[in-house]
Amino acid sequence: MAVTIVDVAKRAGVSPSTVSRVISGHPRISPATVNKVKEIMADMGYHPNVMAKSLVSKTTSTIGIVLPRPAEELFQNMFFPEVIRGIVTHSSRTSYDLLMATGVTEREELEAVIRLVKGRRVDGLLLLHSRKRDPLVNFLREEHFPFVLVGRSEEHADILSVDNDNVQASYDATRHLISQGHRRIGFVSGPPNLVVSMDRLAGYRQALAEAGLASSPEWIVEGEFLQESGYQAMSFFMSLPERPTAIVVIDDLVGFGVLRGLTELGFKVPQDLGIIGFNNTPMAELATPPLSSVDIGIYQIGYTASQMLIRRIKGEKTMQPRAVIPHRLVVRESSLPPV
Amino acid sequence: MAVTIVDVAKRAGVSPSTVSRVISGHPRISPATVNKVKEIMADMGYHPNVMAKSLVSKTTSTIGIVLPRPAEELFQNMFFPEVIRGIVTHSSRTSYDLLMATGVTEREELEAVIRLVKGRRVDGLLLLHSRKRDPLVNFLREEHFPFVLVGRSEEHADILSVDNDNVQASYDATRHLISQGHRRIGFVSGPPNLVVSMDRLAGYRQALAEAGLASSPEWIVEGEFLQESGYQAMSFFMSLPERPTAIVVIDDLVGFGVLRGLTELGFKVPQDLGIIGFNNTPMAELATPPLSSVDIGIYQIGYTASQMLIRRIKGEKTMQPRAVIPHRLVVRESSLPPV
DNA sequence: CCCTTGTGATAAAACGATAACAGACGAACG
DNA sequence: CGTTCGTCTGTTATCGTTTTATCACAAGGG
Repeated sequence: MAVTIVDVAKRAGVSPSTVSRVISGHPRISPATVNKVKEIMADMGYHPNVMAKSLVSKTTSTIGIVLPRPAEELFQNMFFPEVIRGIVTHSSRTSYDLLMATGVTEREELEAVIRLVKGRRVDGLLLLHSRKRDPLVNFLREEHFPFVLVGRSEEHADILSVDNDNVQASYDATRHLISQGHRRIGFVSGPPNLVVSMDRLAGYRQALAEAGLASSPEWIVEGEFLQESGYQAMSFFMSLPERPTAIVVIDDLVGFGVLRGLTELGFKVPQDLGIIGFNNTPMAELATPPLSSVDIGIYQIGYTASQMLIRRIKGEKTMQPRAVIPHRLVVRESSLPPV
Repeated sequence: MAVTIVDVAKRAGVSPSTVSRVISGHPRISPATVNKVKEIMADMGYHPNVMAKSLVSKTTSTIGIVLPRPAEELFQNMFFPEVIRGIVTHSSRTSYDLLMATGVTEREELEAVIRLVKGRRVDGLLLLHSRKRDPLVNFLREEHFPFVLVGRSEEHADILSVDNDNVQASYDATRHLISQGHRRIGFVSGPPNLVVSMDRLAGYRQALAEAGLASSPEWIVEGEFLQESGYQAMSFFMSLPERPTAIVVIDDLVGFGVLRGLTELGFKVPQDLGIIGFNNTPMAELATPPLSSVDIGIYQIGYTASQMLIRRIKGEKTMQPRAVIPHRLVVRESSLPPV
């Protein structure tokens, strides 16, 4: 049906290998033949079969991204669209396609990855989240398969990864609240098995310790990266006999849940509770009151991750394994002084 | 390097075709052989090479999505993440992978699609936007390549597409404003070459005409699907000698731009200007004041589009070419009566 | 004039699977 | 007991490329 390299060769009166050489710009081939073949290719509307090409070249010009498990919840949070935006911008500039893989259960997720890797479906993989002791990471390491981690690996220092300095970022956010006069500061964390939760919690603790402030275990709550979790955390905090006057929230989306809850209950922000979130979502600016947030350069993270991966695929050796994207405090009304 | 079907065959003492048959669950093969082969496959960690398989089967178990051109701006709007969420949920359930293609210029976009189609890289394509007289659509039609359009085609009625009834949706939104007592109603549209802009504008006009209300050309403004466009539209409206008392805005994101601008200028919503948007973004609820919006079921659109495409790929013939996802008015504070 | 060198092109062997065709073998049937 | 049939499995061709080895031929050197 479709026109193949053989058809072109026949019509041009040359062998298929000659056509192949024309395509790949082989040096030793006469200008006359090059022109003739190119003309005929254009005329016949020839396009190489990608599968056949990959089969022999063992290369796909495709990178895969592994979405954290429940892709369904996932996109509620602007983090993923934004990081993908960075990835797709870079990868399309370098003519790589992007294949998205996901599985509902953890088992399915691993299987999908194995399919991609062992089936030679992609040249490299981007992992969009870092968990503690991630089986995916170990698998890819053992296979010596090119991959880049968004976030960081606790276990292995040599893994390619791009991340913020989340400890420092959270430290900065907490310091900011302290500088606004707060003394009782809470923390709404994410799933404890994520490295980012751990890091941001550490930064929060470090800032408090350094300022000689107490940190009651009651003031630290774990949840998901969803509005609902923020709502619940807020309910809990506000029911405490001695409640925090400000909180650091691991993610803007969670912060919006807090905000919504507080409004429903008639509390005022920042008077009754100061808040600062992470990610500086576009929404943060529009919320009531506008939400302070740590901008972590998500787009940049995605762009850099793609860059590192493609460099790695092309065999570049001299590369820092860890890229750190700078963060930036964006102070808005939600964290102004309580008085 | 990697273990192939031949290796498995050798070790099992059978021919490669037998192994292939075991994999594909061929009926006439003895249980004894099946077990032995399966065991050895597991033992050797065999996974079929996807490229080789596609090459001979002419099938990839992959669907492509074509992002509208500047993917960079694109993800600012929650529409795309949300529609992709629907797509990925369905496609991963049916074991199809998702390949994202995009190009910076219109030319590149078309080239990318040709590469995917002619290179037999994907089994089908999802077009995420409908433009008037889209060259992509014509190309795919001529190639008889399976594809589904998100939106609708002006020209061809037989094209598979999933859409809202945007005329009706916009009509409903406008009627709603009229029912709140508004008599001077404006419209902020999107790029005029998009079918969705056209349809929503038509619905707006229809509602006004039916209510015997005037619609000054000054009250209709075109822009992009970006906050910035809303901001500009707002500036223009508020500078008019006779300005609208309410507006229908083609997209929530644009609506937020309007909202932000009004706040900056000290105007009150809905007292000074009533607003209703489209898409019912999560943000709409959090804005100040909460933004009324037409919920068009974006997730459902994506899910259905994937469903239709995969059915089409599998050769299903009895299918309605046009799926229409119902919409729903979500009234919030931004469109309450002006008095 | 023979031998080396260099250039432009071809033939043939992969790559890793699937599928059409064919064969072996035991059972069933006349 | 020979023929036919059904069940299981092996042979072989094929998918559309790239790549390695090879070859023909002309030019240059001794």
